[in-house]
Amino acid sequence: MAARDLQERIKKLIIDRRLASGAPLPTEPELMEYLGASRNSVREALKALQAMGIVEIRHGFGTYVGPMSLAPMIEGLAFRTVAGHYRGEDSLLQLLELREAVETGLVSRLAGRIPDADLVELDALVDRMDEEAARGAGLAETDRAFHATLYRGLDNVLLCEVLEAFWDAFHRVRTDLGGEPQDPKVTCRQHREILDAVRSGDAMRAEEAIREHFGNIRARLSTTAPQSPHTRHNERV
Amino acid sequence: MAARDLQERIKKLIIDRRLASGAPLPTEPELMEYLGASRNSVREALKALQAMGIVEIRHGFGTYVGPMSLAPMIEGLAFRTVAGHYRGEDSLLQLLELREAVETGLVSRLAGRIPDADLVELDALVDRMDEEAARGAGLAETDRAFHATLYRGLDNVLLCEVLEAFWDAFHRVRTDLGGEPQDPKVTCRQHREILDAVRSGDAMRAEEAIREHFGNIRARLSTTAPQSPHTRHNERV
DNA sequence: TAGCTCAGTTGGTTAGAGCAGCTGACTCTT
DNA sequence: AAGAGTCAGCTGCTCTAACCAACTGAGCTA
Repeated sequence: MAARDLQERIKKLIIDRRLASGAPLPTEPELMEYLGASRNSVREALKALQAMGIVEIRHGFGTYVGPMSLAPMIEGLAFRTVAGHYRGEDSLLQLLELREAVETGLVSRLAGRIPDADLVELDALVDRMDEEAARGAGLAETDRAFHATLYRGLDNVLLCEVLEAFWDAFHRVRTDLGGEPQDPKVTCRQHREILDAVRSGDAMRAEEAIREHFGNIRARLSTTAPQSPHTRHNERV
Repeated sequence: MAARDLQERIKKLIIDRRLASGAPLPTEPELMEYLGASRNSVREALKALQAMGIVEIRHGFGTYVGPMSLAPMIEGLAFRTVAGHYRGEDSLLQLLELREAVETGLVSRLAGRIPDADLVELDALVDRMDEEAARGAGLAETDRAFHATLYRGLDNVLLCEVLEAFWDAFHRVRTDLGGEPQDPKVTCRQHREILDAVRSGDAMRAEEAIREHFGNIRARLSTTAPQSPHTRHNERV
């Protein structure tokens, strides 16, 4: 009864004092007195809040208001997906489809509306992909940056963060599960097509480009991930 | 150092043993021995996992694998939005725009593809809205059900859950902040328009209907929520 | 002055005791 | 014999008290 309450009261404290991200919170002894609870209970509440990204704890330094990022959501999504995968569900495919559904919807609204500055940046990113593909390096980070920059034009920080969270969760799970990386050259060409499409302002073409891009990832996926429950997946691990 | 580790090890335990939602976890004493940590540390780890929805703790009963729902994400999003609002940001508006952006994108893909059974259900829901509006009752739950049923046709459980999570977060924050409810009759008419549009298979019309619906909510919002940072909001609280 | 050391602060971990909610078997009543 | 009440035992919850570990900053030393 008390534990849930403590979390709420600490959250209320943050709200009431209008504390911004990075602002210091009372120390554990201070919270003990303020909340009228033992150190142990206070710590459990803080741990829970930390897990939600509301609070940030630094050993020997203090407790602070967290960055309020969507990192915990990534964590949760990733775990849920991994757990589902190992139980034979096609959870990773669902996660990919989630991204595909949302991004195809957004990219069509975005076509032709991207600021010139972002277009320049996207060009540079695809060039970098080319270069990375040529020397056989991984292009995960650049891929991430491409998608992030692409949707920046939507002018909604929250939306961008959510999309990045989906990307992160997907990427983390895929690497955790040791999925095969896709062909860098194909990926590269598809990103250039997406960029060209949104630059031309052709919404349908942009949507199609995104769909093809995801189709490619999906194809790579189905070689490792089971499409139906309880499919064996020992063929090549 | 140990704490972060404990969480990971408990997660690993769930993965390795292929535990499904609702499956029982070892008791605290058992975990103490298995993890080689004190009761306190084990509990802190469990609390954190509980906050992420990975674990579910029932007093006097036991610890279980959680439902892996997106409830923690709702919690986090809601808090982030409330905190931002009180600090003068237009966080609630951003959350609404997130929903609008995603739903407009999805509804156009959905137009004309909704199973007949779902259409019947949607009809019934709008009828219920009518009835609720007539007798002056709140139609929040019905609104939620409408949106949930609408996107069910996308055939992606994860996606539906995410949309519901956004709805929940938005609704929770709006009621927490005491925002004015919108005009039931207008809301009702707009939902019927959305339904008619997707039934007719006209993607553009469906998109427009959704946009108008959200435009309505947005208008109600701007009477209470500040549109720009550090706007006073004492005029009518 | 530059660098080191050490005391004080903060969070991290452990230990042991007692409290509180739930279950199931036992007993008493009907 | 069947049902309701009781109690012992599990479970997680909270508290106290002590010590460990990371970081800061003042003071000492070279």
